[in-house]
Amino acid sequence: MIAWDDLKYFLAMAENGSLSAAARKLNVSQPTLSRRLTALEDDVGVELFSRTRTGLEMTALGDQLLRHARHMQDDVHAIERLITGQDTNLSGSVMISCIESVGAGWLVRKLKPFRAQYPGITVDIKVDNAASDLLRREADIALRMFRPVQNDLVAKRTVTMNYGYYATRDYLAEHGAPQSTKELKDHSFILPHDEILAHTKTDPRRVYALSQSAAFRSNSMLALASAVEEGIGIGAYPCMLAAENDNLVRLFEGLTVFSADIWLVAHAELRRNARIRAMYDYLSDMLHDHAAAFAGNG
Amino acid sequence: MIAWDDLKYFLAMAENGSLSAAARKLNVSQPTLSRRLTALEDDVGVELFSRTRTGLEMTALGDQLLRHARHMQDDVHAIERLITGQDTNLSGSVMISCIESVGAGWLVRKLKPFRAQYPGITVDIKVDNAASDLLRREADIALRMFRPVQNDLVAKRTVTMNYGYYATRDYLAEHGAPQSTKELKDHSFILPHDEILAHTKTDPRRVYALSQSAAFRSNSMLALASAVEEGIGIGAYPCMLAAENDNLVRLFEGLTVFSADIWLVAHAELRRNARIRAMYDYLSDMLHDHAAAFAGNG
DNA sequence: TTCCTTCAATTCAATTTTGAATAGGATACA
DNA sequence: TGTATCCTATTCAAAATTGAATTGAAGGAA
Repeated sequence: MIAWDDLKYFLAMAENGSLSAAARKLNVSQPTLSRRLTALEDDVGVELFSRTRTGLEMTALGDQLLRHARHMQDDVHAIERLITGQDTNLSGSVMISCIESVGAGWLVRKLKPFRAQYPGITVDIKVDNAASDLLRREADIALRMFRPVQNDLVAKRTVTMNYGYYATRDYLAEHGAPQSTKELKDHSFILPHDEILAHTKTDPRRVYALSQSAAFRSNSMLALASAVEEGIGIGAYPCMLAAENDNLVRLFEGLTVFSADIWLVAHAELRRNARIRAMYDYLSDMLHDHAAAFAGNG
Repeated sequence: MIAWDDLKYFLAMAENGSLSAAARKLNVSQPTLSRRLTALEDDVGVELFSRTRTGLEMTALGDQLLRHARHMQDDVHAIERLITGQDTNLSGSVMISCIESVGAGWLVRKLKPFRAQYPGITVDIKVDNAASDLLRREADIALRMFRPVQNDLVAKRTVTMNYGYYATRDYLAEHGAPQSTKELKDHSFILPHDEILAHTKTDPRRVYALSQSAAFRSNSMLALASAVEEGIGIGAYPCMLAAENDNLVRLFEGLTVFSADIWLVAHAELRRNARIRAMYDYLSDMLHDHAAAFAGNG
């Protein structure tokens, strides 16, 4: 009879490529995994991985097992969501997955009232450009620039985040302020990566045109902010971030370069979880209150 | 982090109604299950069963978990089938699930050549009127009186099993032989249970009419055979069994009371398993060779 | 009632499983 | 070529898990 735990371990080995890596992930020792793998292989009577000096290499049968092991893990995740959904306790933690522009700083500052209201709740902000999988419980709540497609998620469109053209006062003093967008080609242009632009409501041809004129790019809003602040050039930058930086001046009388809707997303099953519910409602209200800042006309 | 083994245990508890019963099924001790349940409940933070003096009673959350645990078990069964399918070894065991009329005696005798050809294979005959679930690997091969509806199964219609009217020579000498079926009402009539008749190709109205006139019934073909042999009356009985009993005389010149097709069923995935394949092929050939006996005109 | 069986929980000794340390080999890089 | 880093397998003592035996309590049958 197969030990289900061994299948859990097997899955981790398959997904991490080596006993050592899987052991680190699972918080068990590498010898344990080595032995559990041997035990599982004894049970099924076939080798599942060939051990190499660089890690593990899956066999054909292992590959077939993997499909079922993943399937089992989905059920375990569903169970975990079920349990979290039951939790009506206002202490514990809530993990928020969000893009760096929001998560790295801005959101932290805006969460101060929440912290005061719910001192028992640990807030865990996971800044990720690759969206965490809420179904796998990689996060409880997500702020996304796109509508999630998965079922079992509740999603609400909140604010519209506009990007404007910004430069520092020093830069404009030195290089002169462009009077129209036509003059932009005479300046260094600072732009987020295409992967970020792709989630904005921008004509792809416009994205291409903008990309062509970029002098500095990053997927990190912090890096872009630094670039603008260091006077490297004129940047396309989220208005709500620029609003909190006195050094930045908006150009062209509030012209919007591009914009993206911010979606607030959570598990349907987690609605009944008090912590997550509290955070969800707080974020919803808070974002609504800052709609003007996001739009860039605050 | 949830231990997957605990979910396996949880499932067994749910399906067996008590720690003790589940422990017997799983070949572990009852204290172990008691502790594993406590550990799982600690993990999820909620009570899954209320312990009563008569066993376990599921809580609402336990009921929801159960769905996922069953789902996981399906995957484990799929894995087990995968592994068994890989097995090209001509030693080991094959379990055949079949109705009592075939399994209790007749099939055993017909398997002698198979035993001689494959001495390494243990044959395991599981006589069950409630059909074993092949997908759950309760058996490897099944002989059924109906076409299986599940996917992932291969099914082949083999022989047609006819039932005739039979009585012992002694009975006929004492009570006289009826000359037509109209005279049957003057005799005690021996009949299988409706659950067996329901799988035959008989007009339901005819089943009802037959049932009305029954004097002795059983779901056990052995019991029916005894009833006929003891001279209790005239019985509706499978021809291929009667053919091997010299005491029984067929009435009405081979009139068929009712008939049923015999289906040979196995897992699609088990086709590549040498043992199961060998047994499947043997049964198919053997049944074909005995078609006349099943039809009652051998 | 009394007896019998069944249940879950507890105790404690025996077993099993675990991880830290280590060995030994392969690879990448300087 | 040497060094550092990665891997898996092995050893052995410590820790965790297990089962046999037992307790106590409840239901069913006589």
